[in-house]
Amino acid sequence: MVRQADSAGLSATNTKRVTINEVARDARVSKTSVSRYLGGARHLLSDETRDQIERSITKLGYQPNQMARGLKRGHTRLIGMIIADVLNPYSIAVMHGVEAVCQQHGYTLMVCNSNNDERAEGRYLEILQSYSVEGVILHACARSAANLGQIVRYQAPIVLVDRRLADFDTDLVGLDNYQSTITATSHLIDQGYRDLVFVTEALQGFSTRLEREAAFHLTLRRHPECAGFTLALDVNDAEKLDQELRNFLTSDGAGPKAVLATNGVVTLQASQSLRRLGRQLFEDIGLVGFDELEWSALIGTGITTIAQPTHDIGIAAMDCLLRRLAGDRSAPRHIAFRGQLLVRGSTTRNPSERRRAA
Amino acid sequence: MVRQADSAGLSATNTKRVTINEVARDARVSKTSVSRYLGGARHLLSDETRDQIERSITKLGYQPNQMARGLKRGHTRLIGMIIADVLNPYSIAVMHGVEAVCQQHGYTLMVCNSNNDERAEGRYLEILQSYSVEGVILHACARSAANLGQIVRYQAPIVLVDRRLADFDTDLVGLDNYQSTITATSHLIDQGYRDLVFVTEALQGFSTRLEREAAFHLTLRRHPECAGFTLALDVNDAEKLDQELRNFLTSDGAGPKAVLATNGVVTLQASQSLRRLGRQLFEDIGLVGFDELEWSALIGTGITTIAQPTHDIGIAAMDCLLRRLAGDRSAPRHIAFRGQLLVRGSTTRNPSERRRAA
DNA sequence: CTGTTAGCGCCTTCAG
DNA sequence: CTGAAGGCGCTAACAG
Repeated sequence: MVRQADSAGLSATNTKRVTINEVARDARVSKTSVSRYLGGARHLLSDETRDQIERSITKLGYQPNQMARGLKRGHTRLIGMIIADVLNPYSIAVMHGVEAVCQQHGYTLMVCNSNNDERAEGRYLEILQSYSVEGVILHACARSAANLGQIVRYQAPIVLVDRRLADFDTDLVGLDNYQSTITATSHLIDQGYRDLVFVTEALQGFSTRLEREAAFHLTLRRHPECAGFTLALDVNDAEKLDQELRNFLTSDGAGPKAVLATNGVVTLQASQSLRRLGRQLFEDIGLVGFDELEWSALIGTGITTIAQPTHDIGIAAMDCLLRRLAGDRSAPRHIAFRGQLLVRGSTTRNPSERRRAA
Repeated sequence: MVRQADSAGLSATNTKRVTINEVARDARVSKTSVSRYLGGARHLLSDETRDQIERSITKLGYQPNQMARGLKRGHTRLIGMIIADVLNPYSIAVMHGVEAVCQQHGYTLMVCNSNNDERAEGRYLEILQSYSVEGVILHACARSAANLGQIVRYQAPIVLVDRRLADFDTDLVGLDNYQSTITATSHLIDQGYRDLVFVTEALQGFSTRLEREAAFHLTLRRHPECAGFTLALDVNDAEKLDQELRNFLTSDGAGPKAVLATNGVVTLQASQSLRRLGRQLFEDIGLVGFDELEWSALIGTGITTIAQPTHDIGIAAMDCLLRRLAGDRSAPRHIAFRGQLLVRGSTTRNPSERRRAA
């Protein structure tokens, strides 16, 4: 049984990191040869030298110091990713895709969480730069590049995910918000819902939310038989949400009522609120939410969702980055994936159908 | 509107990173003075020099290169965290706690996802080391240090989270699995359930699963009126789970039946399976699951859970790490938090009570 | 108060 | 095929 604490105790004297010099000495060759061995120029070495170096390396447990390497070579095989909110499954799923590609290409992913704090975001951007990451995947919380300090003269290529950044046109990978929202809204209307509310977190200038909201109202305008409005909520104010939803439910309206939730977090909160209001999910109100989550099917009669290909979004983002790293200087690419409607009980008005959908 | 692609185009010639030398030249002082300015030894500088440096720095947009700094100083203010599965909300929640502390103390957190792959885990451990992280928080998927290569002579302190590692006694922060499981099992029995099944992912030697399973059977032994067994499942084999649960439900037994799910993933799968089997959640079967999740209350009549203080676990882990970084060489600490039982409809047998709990 | 000097660990010419 | 020398960007003695 080895004890970390003890071994740490030794470390001051004993465990000092072994360097290329020691390997060279142990193998009775020059640093250069060791470096060549490491750098994939082994064919330049005699068999004897190579074996000797190999032996010394494993014997001493040598590992090259990437800091020194990075300093010398100017690149680090490091990719940075800043996400606006780790607690949002969307971010995690995207990150998962990004990571897969990183691994495939020998990059290491460094993930930072800005917690929806612009200042933290800016700081992380700087930190990543100072660690010489080769590229950055950014799920931004800032809405304008102006708030991101030196981002404009950032050396490393940046790929935006999900949300765009005003005044800063880079590669962007996300959802086709117009198509997706139109699909969702039309679906509600097709199902016979007439009185719709678009529930979102405070718009705050986030491109994603704005686009979805715009598309919602656009669709409504094509359907004069329907009514609809936007409800922007404060994530931490459950009471207000309850209040608003209660009003909505008890108000006169154009007909059957439904909620369109702009992301997974909101979907969850709307569901919780409906529960608190004592509603049967989803008897007298429809619900469709952006973001497919593992529990979507299990709540009430099942929640109809717009699924984003999160994993693919991550892959595509990383793909953009790799191109830039390979020297691509062409105009920024904007990739928008289509959302996929998954119909469940929450938008099934006919009871017999509903049973089937659930 | 600035175009990243274009600015990248310039970068080859123009945007080359500005170094301390250029600042020094621009400010007409020596590197040393600039270094002192950066290193918080400003009081040693004349007002004039200080102002001059400050001006040059902002003018040139200088940012110290952490790689070089790290190389020189031997420390990097970098903490590494390896998590076994990003898709498990538990890991994310812990990471959230870790990150909060990191930020507080000026550390940057580098997160890697081993995806439950021992080899990836070992590789990441090496990579983190090669980037000279100062410490590592490890949610291990390997069960023995033997499979983790050079971990034994790792320089940086390692703090384990959730799961212990055979042959490697370090600081460990996790749940009191015995207490928690006993609480959960006793609760089921108190509620009148008599026929219990402990559902887990393949035990595979993970300390957490083993301990929970042991405590389950231990509790059962104290209650001869109850029966119980372990069901280890393959996460990807939904059919098998359905099959097993169907058998369980239709079998004769000691009385009312209930499931104890060993973590959030399993809880979800069990719920899905029950749904597929056409069961009303949770009329004729009880369920209590480890890990409180945001949707726990919303599924069926609400799922009773054992909540882990995930955020605090992260904080505590980071706390251990900070102590080690501060030079603490004492024996490894083992911190076990108590799980908290949150009772909901899934363990409420009396229909009227159930309504209230939901 | 300030500058000079010598590396941190590694890679990369440039000569053997 | 191999080694010596210089420098990446920065900090830390050591002298002024």
